[in-house]
Amino acid sequence: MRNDSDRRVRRTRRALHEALLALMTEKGYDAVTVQDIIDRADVGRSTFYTHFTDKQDLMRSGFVHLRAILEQPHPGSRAPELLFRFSLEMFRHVQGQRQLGRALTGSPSGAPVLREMQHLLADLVRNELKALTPTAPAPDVPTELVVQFVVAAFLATMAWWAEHGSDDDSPERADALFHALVTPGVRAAIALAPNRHQ
Amino acid sequence: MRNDSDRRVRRTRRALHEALLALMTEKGYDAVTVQDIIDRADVGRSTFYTHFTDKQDLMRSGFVHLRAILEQPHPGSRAPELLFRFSLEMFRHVQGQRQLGRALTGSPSGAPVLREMQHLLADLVRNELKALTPTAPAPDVPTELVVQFVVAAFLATMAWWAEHGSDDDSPERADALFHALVTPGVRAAIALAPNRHQ
Amino acid sequence: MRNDSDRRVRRTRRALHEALLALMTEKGYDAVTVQDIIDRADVGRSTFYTHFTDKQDLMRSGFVHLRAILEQPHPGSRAPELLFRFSLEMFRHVQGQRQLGRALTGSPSGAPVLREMQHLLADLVRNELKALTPTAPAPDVPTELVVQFVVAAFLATMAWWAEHGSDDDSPERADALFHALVTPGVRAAIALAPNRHQ
Amino acid sequence: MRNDSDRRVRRTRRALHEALLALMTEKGYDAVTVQDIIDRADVGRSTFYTHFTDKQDLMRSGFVHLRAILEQPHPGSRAPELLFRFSLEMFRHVQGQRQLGRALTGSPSGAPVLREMQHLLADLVRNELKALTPTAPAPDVPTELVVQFVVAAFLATMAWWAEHGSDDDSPERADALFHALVTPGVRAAIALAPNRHQ
DNA sequence: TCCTAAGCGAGACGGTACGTCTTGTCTTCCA
DNA sequence: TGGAAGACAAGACGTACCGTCTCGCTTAGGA
Repeated sequence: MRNDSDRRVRRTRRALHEALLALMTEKGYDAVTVQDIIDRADVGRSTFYTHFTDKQDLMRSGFVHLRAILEQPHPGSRAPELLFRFSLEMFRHVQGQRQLGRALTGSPSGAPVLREMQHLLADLVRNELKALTPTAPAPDVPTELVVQFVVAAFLATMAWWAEHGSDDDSPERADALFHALVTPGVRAAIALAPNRHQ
Repeated sequence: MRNDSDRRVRRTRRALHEALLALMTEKGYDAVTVQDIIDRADVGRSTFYTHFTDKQDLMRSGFVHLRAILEQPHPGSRAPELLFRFSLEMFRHVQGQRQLGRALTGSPSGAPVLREMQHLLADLVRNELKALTPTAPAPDVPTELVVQFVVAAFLATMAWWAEHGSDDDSPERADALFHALVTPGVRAAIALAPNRHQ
Repeated sequence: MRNDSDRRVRRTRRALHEALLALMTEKGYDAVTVQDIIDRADVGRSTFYTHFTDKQDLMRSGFVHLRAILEQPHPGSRAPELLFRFSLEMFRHVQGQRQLGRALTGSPSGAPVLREMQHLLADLVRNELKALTPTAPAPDVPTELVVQFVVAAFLATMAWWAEHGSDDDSPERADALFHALVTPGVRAAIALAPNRHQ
Repeated sequence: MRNDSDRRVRRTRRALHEALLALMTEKGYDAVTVQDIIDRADVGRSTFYTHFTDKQDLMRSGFVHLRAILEQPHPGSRAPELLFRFSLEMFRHVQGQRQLGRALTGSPSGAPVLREMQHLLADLVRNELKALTPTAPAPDVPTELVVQFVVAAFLATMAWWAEHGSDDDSPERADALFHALVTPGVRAAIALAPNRHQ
């Protein structure tokens, strides 16, 4: 029964996640109703509420995979000359989903989703900065502000890329642009010498 | 009749704006219902819909004043050594409204409002950048991306200020932090020599 | 000034009456809104409410003419051999207004208008019956019931005529049908000998 | 599930019907709002609109029972000496509901309800008359007119009974009055010999 | 093989907010 | 000074979703 349950449950949850993704791409997050989702997933209303308390709950739970991917430490990530390496991975992840990206950033409707991503990324950046300056005295620029600045800059770049970037723009270029904009300010703020390799 | 109508109409619209502001501060934008607004403003339901199509319409129309203030050209704003001077004015404007700021940035509920502000600021920044580099060839970093980067950084700073800043943090300090983070990246992107005065 | 005022007032009231009549013909009584009426009559909203308390009030006041016409005693109306002579006049009055008749009787929407007509006719019939049997003891069939019966039968005939009657059906024929149906019952009820002339 | 659904649904619909009846008795049909009904029936707004499109729809659906009762053929109803036997049953049905009757007939507000009853009864009378004169040539008095006449006379009698009748007036007496008024005219119209038993 | 408990679909239900509509009142302008 | 214009409060309408709930059907593990 356990196995059975697990299998069925997994199937159902997966169907719901996929339905939400597809619908978000079509109409944006806000416009999707629970009824839409369960119709698309061919699932009963009560089943939905058995697994998730909310549309938001369903959406959030879709980020665990992404979080898992991003949170495993990258080799060499501690090297101060390579800040914020999560970004390249993110751009690659997003590349195949331009349409979804546009749906999310093109209207305020996607805000709850972006919010979630913001939290996820803020955790990442915060850890990275703490690792960089473990013993440093409180810098002139509060760390938390730097964190929010980096995340906001990243999301802005991603939104711009989804919206305006041409199809042949590589994730690598988006990543380079993001770093070009963000790194000087961060280095200045946390008083790191500029790295000649970057 | 003109005068009469105008006066009454102005009174009504103003009451609605104030009601929305107060309610947004209390519960956040999304949680405010049209019924809440008209109860608070002591106005009939149909009256609301005579003046505005929507809660969103009401909210948007509240930005015209702010836009008017920010759009009048600042003396010396063309001097390249002083980029993005709108920010100080904004921080001062926001200073008395920390609570509202927190309500807007503290939950995804404020997204539509921030979105509006983003549009407003993007216009400002875009014009400023165009004025700076009128004849320059297309830079390595697309101008629109720079615009979005600056606006995102500003909003992040504002959010951080509303949330974490202590009350004795002056608008001037917030402004200095914003410029410290954002200017180096922008200068690098548009290939301006760093200005020794800043 | 008196005359002037009077003239304007008369003009306004008349315009309102005509507007109501036209609109009733087009959409039926209920579907007509006060806004419709004042738009059609080209009159301000407050003007309407200056003259009439209500749409119903306006409608009712349109019956005074009809009442005046019907209430003047017909020569020979006291002759028992000619009951309910109002009907012929009514059918003639209605003849040119088949369309209006259909609008009124074709849907429940016309009820308030028919109601008004019912009251008017009931007064007429009641008087006639009282004149017929001034000193008679209470008959087996209560007089008020006979009154309502006659009026209902008349309105039913009128509705049928408006709806089904062909255009060449004369008011005289409608009148004859009405009397054929109604007279025998009434005579039986009030114990009058059938009259050989009818 | 069928049973379950059916049971709940039946309960809900029944509660709505009863609420409407009670409220109509109290305030008349028109004055009753949907909100009144659902408050009284302790039912959600959407539930109401799941089952009925309208207040009118709810009202109409309340007639199916009555129609069912009246439409089952009465033994001997084909005997020409006993016309319009539906009436006695109707008067009996109405007897316990004087108050409701008064609410319906006392103001134009009840018109939609009476209209519905009129349609129902017209069907009944039409069938009866057709059965009586299946092969007869078109009579002098159009059948449809006779139908409307009979129904109008019945409703007038019912209204009079509800309004003026004393409580000890039996349904039988009302029925006798109705037949006394209506039968002579109908017999004359369709050229039936008067029946000595009636 | 049957039993039983969980997962599930179906969808009724109470509730809340929406944007629309009409009413009757009120206030001011203008001729 | 009275009619015109029309803003306004009030509140009902029918629609759209929400999150809760009750009910039987299905299905596979353990008896």
